[in-house]
Amino acid sequence: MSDGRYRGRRQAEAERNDHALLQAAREVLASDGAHASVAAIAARAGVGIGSLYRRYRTKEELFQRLSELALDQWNVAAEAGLAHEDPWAGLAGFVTACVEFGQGSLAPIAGTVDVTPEMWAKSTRGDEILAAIVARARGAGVLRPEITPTDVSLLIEQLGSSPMLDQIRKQGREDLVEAAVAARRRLIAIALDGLRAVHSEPLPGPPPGDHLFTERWRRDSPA
Amino acid sequence: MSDGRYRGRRQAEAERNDHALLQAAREVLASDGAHASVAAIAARAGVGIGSLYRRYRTKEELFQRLSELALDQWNVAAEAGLAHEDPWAGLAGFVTACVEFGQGSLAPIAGTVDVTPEMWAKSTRGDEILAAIVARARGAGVLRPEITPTDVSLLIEQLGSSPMLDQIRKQGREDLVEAAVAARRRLIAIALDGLRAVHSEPLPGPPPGDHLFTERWRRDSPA
DNA sequence: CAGTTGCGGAGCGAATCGCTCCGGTATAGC
DNA sequence: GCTATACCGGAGCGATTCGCTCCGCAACTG
Repeated sequence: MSDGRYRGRRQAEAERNDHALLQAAREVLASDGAHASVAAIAARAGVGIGSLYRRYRTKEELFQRLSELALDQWNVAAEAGLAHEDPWAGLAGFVTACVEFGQGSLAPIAGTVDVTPEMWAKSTRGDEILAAIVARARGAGVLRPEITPTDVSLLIEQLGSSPMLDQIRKQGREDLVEAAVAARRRLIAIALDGLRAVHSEPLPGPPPGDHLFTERWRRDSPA
Repeated sequence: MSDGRYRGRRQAEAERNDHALLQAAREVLASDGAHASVAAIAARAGVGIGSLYRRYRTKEELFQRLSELALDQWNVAAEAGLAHEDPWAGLAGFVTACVEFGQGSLAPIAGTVDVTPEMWAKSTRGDEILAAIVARARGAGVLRPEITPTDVSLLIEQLGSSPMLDQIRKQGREDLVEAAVAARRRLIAIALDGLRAVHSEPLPGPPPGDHLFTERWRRDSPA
């Protein structure tokens, strides 16, 4: 986290604040949607607005940084999933990780942040790894054959945004958060079981086209 | 839909507008969240702001009416599910119906509308029917035994809010809506398969307590 | 044509927005 | 302990958006 930006007398505090800001932004975005205000983010992080604007020149810059970090997390989880010796555990672990570290909280700002070539490359790389994970699980016969990588992406997105969790946080019921996370873990497990190759009835309709997922997150190639 | 409120010379137009307003409110709430503005709702419905305020005295009154209608839809779907001769098809049909008619779009305003005693009664009735549906499916051996009615409620809520669909609508890509609905249907089918009694591994953790669902939708009994 | 009823939207005061700017505070070196 | 400095918090700016009111107009009936 120490990227050398802070070299002053209160470096530790600055970096702690930066970290708090990013996490607060995720939470506020999840509960307030795209209209999340910088004041709300700063307040949730427990820092002043001034500190936010010292680190990020605009609100959009903060959101862009958030997107970039999310892409990194996605890719790290994907690499780990592919590296796992058990094909099914690798896929399940990847899905669970993506859902739980709040990937879905960025849905409200998808399509509003400028996509840098670097982000584009990371995104493409992530897609490739996911495709490999899915292909491996299918090849091992543990994944229902009609499941596509896009199905998995959409499933992660769907599970990632948790209206339950958002609402609990908005009401300030921190005492319920743990139970809500546990409850969602059950839903994740249910959905993952639905992906397994033990079912007889085919899924309805043809697989969704890639554009469903792609076109919304990346408006245009920055090429 | 003719409830006698309009007896004037342009009754038909008024009732058509009312219907359009309710549907528009659902869509705008889904994409803008709790901050959805009356102007946006009126614009989406294709009517003037004045018409909205002639029908509903305040924004909250509109949202309350929306909640009441949602409860009715929920209960109708539940009755139908319980009446179905096949226990599994009844449960699956209920879940699918609730997800697809946009139950989830109300998540952003949950906990902000005043709960009338009438709504409270309807809500309780709906819970009872759902419990009966779940009990019947479990008794028939077609539902994994550890699934509770609260699991089903949370699953409906989770699937009902579709970040994918919301984003597509926000971007005005009406051409993608149909594909998105079809893609979500696949996710519903996957989740439903995960509920079936054909699995070996138990779900993680204990079942979620009822309060997880109940306490957020109904702040306090209006007793 | 006269009478009635619902329609659309300009515009009100209040609230909130993103963002700037600066006085204050904590810390490292002496 | 003192000074210099790097970072902090939040009052407040102009602009925007909010929920809502009000009224001139259009559409329909008899």
